[in-house]
Amino acid sequence: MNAVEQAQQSIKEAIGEAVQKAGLSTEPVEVHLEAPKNKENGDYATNIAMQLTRTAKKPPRAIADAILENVDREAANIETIDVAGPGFINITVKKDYLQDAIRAVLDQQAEYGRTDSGAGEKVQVEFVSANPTGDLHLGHARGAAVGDSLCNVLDLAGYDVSREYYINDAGNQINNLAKSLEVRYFQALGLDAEMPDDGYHGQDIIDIGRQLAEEAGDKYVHMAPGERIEAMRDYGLKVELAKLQQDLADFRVEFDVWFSETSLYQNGKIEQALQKLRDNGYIYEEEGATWFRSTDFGDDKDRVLVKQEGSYTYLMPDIAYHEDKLQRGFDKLINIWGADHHGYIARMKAAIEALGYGPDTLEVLVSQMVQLYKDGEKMKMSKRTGKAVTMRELVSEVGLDAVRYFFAMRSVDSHMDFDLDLAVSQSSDNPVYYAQYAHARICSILRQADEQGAEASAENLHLLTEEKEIDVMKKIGDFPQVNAEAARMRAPHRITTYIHDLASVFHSFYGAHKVLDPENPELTGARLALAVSAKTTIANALRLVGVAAPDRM
RNA sequence: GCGCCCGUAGCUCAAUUGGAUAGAGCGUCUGACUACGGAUCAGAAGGUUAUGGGUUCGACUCCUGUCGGGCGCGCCA
Repeated sequence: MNAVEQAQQSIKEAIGEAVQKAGLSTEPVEVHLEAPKNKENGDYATNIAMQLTRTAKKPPRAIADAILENVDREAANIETIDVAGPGFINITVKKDYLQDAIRAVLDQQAEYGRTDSGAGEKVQVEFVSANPTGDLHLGHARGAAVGDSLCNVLDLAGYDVSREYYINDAGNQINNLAKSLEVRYFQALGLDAEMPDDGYHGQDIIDIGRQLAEEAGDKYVHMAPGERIEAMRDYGLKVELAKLQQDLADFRVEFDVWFSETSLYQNGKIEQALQKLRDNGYIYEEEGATWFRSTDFGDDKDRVLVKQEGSYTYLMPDIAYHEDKLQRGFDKLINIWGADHHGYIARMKAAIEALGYGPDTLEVLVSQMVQLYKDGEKMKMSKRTGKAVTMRELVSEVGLDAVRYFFAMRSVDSHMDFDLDLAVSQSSDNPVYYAQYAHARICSILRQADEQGAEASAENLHLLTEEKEIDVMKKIGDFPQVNAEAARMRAPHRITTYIHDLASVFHSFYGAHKVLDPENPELTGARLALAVSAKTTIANALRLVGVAAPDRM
């Protein structure tokens, strides 16, 4: 438990005991503390008096007064406590405990912020999982940024996280890739060939076709069509996959597992999953097809798993995939899907239940649409026509840090407009630089401190009593809980809000007080300790959202 | 037609999941000591939270009607 949590815990206990002593409740009460938005309302507030109106049968303000009379201020380190508004109890605490928060940062360094609130729960997060049939585009970039940030947040909050990418390397879209590549390959050799209607028209396939022609010459032209399409498939998949992995690595996203859909066909997992559903009684045959009775779990309609002609629908291997995940021992599965797949959630959750797992085992976060504007016009994101802006292009135009931060700032379920011109032209005004600048600024102070022979020291932290100093200390002390809450809510965007707040209180402190003062080495040492703690915390928070913390800008 | 998501400052987005005077960035306006980095700081203006009703001590948040926008509704993936 960190310094801030301890301070809060002792307040909760003191108030809880006061409730008992005042005879307001016979049973132990859960005291909920919140940080008021308005500073004038103290460090903490609780609405316990309003909540007890029913059981205590007294007006909230009378209850609050009774609590105040019985609370042990000493034990809870309380400076002032009073009643406000309809019955809020506002509390100001003595600030000594904040020194422990600073010591914690100096001590834990890159690990500062870690909590065990996740209690080691095994969580698997599957995200991006784009078909290996073309370049990653804008929507994938958002999914990648949010997914990776969420994983970092979960990890720091004490969850046992695994990042996974599901490779759709079986099925129609791969056949289309093979056919499209075959055409491009022929064309690269100067031969006549026409793209199928449902082919992939993107530039990337043209490039791969040319590449193959250069590598292999006309080797495949004289091959039997069946064999040739197999070769196209293997080659296309290999190249597309390598490209995906490179793009994501360049985006600072690393997956623990790349899971092949084809493997499910090869090792009998699909048959096993189907059999399990059958055994559990959710399978029936009709019109020559095999159906899953997903309506038993709230889906709109039942779903076909095996088509009349004998092949599987997309859902079937996906069910087998999720069964495989759960067999691997994960307590919780989190999928991040694009908004265009939201209609798929009900049937997938139904499948999880039909397989015998709890309804909350699978959480699906829907990453809403990103609308791209350029030259004041909407741009359509169509993979088929190959007109979509790719993730790679976006990064090269806007910059990696800005793109990661920009996507991390928005909550997943908000539809967002991405104005490309604005992002590029105003890149120096991007909020990401505000935080990076704070970090670089602190680094600069430390370089100068070094020249002057001044050192950060935790010896005299009690000298930090200015309001702006307290603000910075409080904000730094909040980090572990902010992260734990972001993890619990699956809301990594809260980290960027926090980053901004922390940078803001530091900039404000910097503007009001001088860190380096040769006349006063004790205070300088303490302020340097504060600056170092702020720097470490900013760096840790930026790392969560995949953004660099530069020493110079 | 049905389902899901959304509607908050001029623009892009937040709001501790039902709490006090709804907050940030951009943009606009006014200031900042030849001092540790002005990519900063101090301050101002800007709101009937799309809209009507309901639930209660209290609603941006929950229920419901309406309007507007996005996405989905295959034995495609």
